[in-house]
Amino acid sequence: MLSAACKESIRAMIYITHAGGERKIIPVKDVAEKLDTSFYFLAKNVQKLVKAGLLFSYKGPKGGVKLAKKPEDIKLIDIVQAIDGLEFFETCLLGFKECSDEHPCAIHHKWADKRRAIYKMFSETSLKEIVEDMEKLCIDVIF
Amino acid sequence: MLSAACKESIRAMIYITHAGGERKIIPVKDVAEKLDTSFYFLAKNVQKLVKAGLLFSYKGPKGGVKLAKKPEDIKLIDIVQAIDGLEFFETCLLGFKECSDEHPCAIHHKWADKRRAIYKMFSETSLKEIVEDMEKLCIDVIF
DNA sequence: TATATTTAAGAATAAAGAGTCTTAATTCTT
DNA sequence: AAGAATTAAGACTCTTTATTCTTAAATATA
Ligand code: FES
Ligand code: FES
Repeated sequence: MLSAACKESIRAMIYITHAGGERKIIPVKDVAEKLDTSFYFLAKNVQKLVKAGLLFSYKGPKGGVKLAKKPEDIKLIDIVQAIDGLEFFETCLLGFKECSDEHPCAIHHKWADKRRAIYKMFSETSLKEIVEDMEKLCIDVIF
Repeated sequence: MLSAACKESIRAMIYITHAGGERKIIPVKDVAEKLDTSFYFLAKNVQKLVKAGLLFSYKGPKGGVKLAKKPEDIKLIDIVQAIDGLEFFETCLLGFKECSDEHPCAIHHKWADKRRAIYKMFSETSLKEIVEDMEKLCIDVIF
C-alpha cells in the first residue's frame, strides 16, 4: 500500500519531530544513521518533503532539516501525499477506470468504507500525537 | 495495495463466476476479450489460480477454466493470497521488521484495526455475493 | 491418425521502483 | 578568501514487476 520510500519518510519525520521538532536543525545524515538506512535514498525523499512544505532545509555546516509546521499540524496524509500521492484513495480496487458512487465496481461499496476509514485515520493522526503515544507507551522511536 | 495482476485476477474470477460458474468451461481467451486485457498476462495469472485450487483447467478444443468450488466458497482473500500473498496483512505499515501487538511501531495500534477490517471484508466476501450484488444493482460485470 | 485448439511453462523484453553515486550550490568557520 | 560541511539535482545501476512471446503438452474432432 505505501511504497518503501513513503514508509521510510514517515519514520524519518517521526524521528525529526522527536529529535528536533520545529526548533532544532537535524542533519539528514544523522537521520539516516538513526534509521539505519541509506543516506542517499533518504536524502532524495527528504527533498520531496521539503518541496511539499513539510520541512525547511539549510545547507552548509550545521545545516540539515527541521519541521516547517507545528507537529500537530503535520498529518500522516501530508507525508503520504508528498511521497506516493493519493491515487490509492482515488482509484478502483479492481483497476477500473472510474471509481465513484455513481460508477461503482463490484466491490466499490464495501471498499469505499474501508478506504475512507484509512483516509480519516491518516488525516487525523499528527506527528505530535504519534510521538506522544510512543513516549507514553515507552516505544523506541527508532525501533 | 493490490498488484495489477491481482486486480485483474479478481475481475477475471468475477466474470468466470458470472459466465460459467462451477459448471460451464470458459476459455481464457474469452475472459481476456471480455475484460479487454492481454491474453498473455491473464493466462499467466490464471495458472496461479489453478495451482491454488480455485479453478479447474482443461486443455484442448472446448478447453478453458471453471470454478473449482462453489461461488459462495471462494472468497476475495483466496484470490489475493494466490496472486499477491498475504504480506500486506502481516507486515508493518512503516517497514519495521516485526509487526505485532508485542512489538508495535508508532502507529501499529491504529493501523492494525483498519487492516483487520479489510482482512475481514476480504474473508467474508464471496464471489457469489459479488455477482448477486452486481445483478441486484444492475452493474455490468465487465464495466 | 492428423489437425486444430487450448492450457502449461518458462524465456525474453519493457517499464517502474529502489537504491547509489557524482557534481553543483550554498553556507558556516577559520 | 579558503576550506569544509551539507543539501539540491540529476544521472546511473540494480531489482522487481509487468507484459509479451515461444514452445511443449494435452485433448477434442474429423
Ligand atoms: S469502483 Fe472499484 S473500488 Fe470504486
Ligand atoms: S508494527 Fe508497524 S504496523 Fe504493526
